Amino acid sequence: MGQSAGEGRTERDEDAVARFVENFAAVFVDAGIQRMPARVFAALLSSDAGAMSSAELGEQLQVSPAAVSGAVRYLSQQHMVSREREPGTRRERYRVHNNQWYEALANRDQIMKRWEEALREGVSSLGSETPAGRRMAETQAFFEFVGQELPLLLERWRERREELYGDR
Amino acid sequence: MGQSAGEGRTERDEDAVARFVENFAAVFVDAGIQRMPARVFAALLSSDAGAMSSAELGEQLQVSPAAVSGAVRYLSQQHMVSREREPGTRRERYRVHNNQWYEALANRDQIMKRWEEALREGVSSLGSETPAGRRMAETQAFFEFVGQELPLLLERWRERREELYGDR
DNA sequence: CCTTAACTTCACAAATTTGTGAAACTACCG
DNA sequence: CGGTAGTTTCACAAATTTGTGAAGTTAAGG
Repeated sequence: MGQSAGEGRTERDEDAVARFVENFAAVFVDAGIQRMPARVFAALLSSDAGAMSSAELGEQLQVSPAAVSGAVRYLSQQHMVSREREPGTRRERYRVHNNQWYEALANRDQIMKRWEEALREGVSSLGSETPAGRRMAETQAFFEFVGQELPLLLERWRERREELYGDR
Repeated sequence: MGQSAGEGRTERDEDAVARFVENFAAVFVDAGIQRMPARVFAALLSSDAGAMSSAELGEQLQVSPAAVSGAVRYLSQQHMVSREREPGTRRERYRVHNNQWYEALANRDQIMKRWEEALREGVSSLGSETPAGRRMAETQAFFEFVGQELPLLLERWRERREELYGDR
């Protein structure tokens, strides 16, 4: 399947990329992320520069500046993109950090904390001597365990990554 | 804070438990799970038996049998609860498996596969020699890595759990 | 300072999701 | 076999979520 009809002004198969963006966004959506942030993120991830301006995003995804604004706000709260000013202009660029976005994805410190807190409250509501309380305490222990292990796992990944790709 | 007003026919502080159920469900909802499955799951988790009938769930959560049915279908597809027939009756019970639901949560084989597939397609759409393609290939490698490591991590948890709680 | 490019906020219309009641199944029990 | 307890399916109304246009805000450049 070659380049789609058109002016052929780029080397990228823009149609294929656009299809990928929607596809990848759908996976995010199934993972519980809203559609627009998912699309914006997928677009950034598949851009060669790893960064795009608000206008470029709106253009490529065919959405309003308002939608881009909202999506970007969400993504930067999640530490999945960072925003940077193009020096000497009012234009902002949104960037996906090459080797850190998926760590953010896996890390999710906040989320972990909320689970642990909810479980702790559960144990105390149920009473730690009841069957339900014991089950919940065990679940809590599991979350603590994962919370300890995840950073180690990420550390191992960094080493592996170093081997595979060098420092770049 | 003691038992709420009422007949005091149980030892559980039902109000506190109810509050916990809604709270815990909210954490699930934020993690991208629909409200009703989340509530049903939280109710099961906080029941002493670790299992409830459809009627009990409907009663406790104040929802229709239809809602319970839908929630339970979803949860069992996700392997988070299993259904069992009470022998000699048409009544079904839904059970949360003490030490396996969170493994199901962490496992997520299906999900992993979808991410990997989407990323693979991304690399081929973008071309593995482009900057975007390389970034995506690296992400793919990360997911593969996690896919390998997660089962090992769970294995370690099982050992740890054994130490802490015995085989039960 | 004033103009204006760029981003953000807000109220609202459209689209989607959710839970319900009622009807349709299913399979025990007599 | 028929009655019925229990579950599932389905069409729909209500609630929620989503993206938009337009107005509001911010700060660069004259």
